[in-house]
Amino acid sequence: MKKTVFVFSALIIALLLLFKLSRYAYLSGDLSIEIVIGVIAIVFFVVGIYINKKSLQKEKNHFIDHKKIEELGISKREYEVLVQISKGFSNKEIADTLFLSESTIKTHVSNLLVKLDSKRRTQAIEKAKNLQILPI
Amino acid sequence: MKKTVFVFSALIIALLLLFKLSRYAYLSGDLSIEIVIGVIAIVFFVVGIYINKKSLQKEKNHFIDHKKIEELGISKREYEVLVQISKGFSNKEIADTLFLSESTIKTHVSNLLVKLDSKRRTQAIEKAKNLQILPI
DNA sequence: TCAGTACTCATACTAAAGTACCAAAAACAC
DNA sequence: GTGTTTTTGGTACTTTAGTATGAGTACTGA
Repeated sequence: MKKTVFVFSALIIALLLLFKLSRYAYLSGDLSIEIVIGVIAIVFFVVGIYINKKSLQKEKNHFIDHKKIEELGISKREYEVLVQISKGFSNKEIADTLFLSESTIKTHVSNLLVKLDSKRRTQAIEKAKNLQILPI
Repeated sequence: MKKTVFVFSALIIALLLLFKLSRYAYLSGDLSIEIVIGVIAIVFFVVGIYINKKSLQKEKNHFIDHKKIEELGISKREYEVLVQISKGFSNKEIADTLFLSESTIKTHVSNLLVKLDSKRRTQAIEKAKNLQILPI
């Protein structure tokens, strides 16, 4: 969050500087009006694309709602299991990668199904993605 | 595709007009350099955001790769079943909504698993989303 | 019309997934 | 340090999921 504020502040300052600079450059007769307008247009065009890309990244994709996870009472281990499930692994495979027994995974999955109000792991995946607690 | 070309052509023409207009407005003394530059900056900023949003929509989201579906030899019915699976329904539930027997669904699912090179339905969902044959 | 493909369904089976209940370490908060 | 939650694991069971095989029907292109 601090980083975002910093980047935006720097951006605004840079744009204001550009603004002033272009005005000076034009008034002092170094540049024609076409070039000044062209440069301004290109710069703001690129800035628009950049800002939009950043905001979309946070909104749509990789943003995970940690509050929601807490609200639902999903523990760390349970969440780890949920992630593995969403990648299409079986209970046995998850047990092996997390160095646990299959029984443990079954317990975690069962708890997850209750907490996500689902009857099947596929349904749990769907719900989790809709609730933005899993990357879409 | 035709629509895209049209929109872009109109956009470019509008921007060129704006460009010329701003130059004329300034030279004729109606507007100050600050206002001209400001308007140009805002317009190009908005255009940048708009174009970026459009391109990202097509790239990342709701675009379904029908070619890929055909390549994999997935039939219409099979694809319908795949969609239902990805929504978290059981074979029985899918059978009921499509007015088929559970046996038929099992056959379709089995074929899907072969065609998507998967061992489980959850894995099939993952692969299908990566291949962009299911909405992400 | 005939071959090929897609679609449907059944049986019989194996393999996962999921439930219910219990219980003991381990981590954590107060 | 005591109570609470988390994590781990087990047994025994039911329910889904998935495989293998066969077979009839419907549609489609040559």
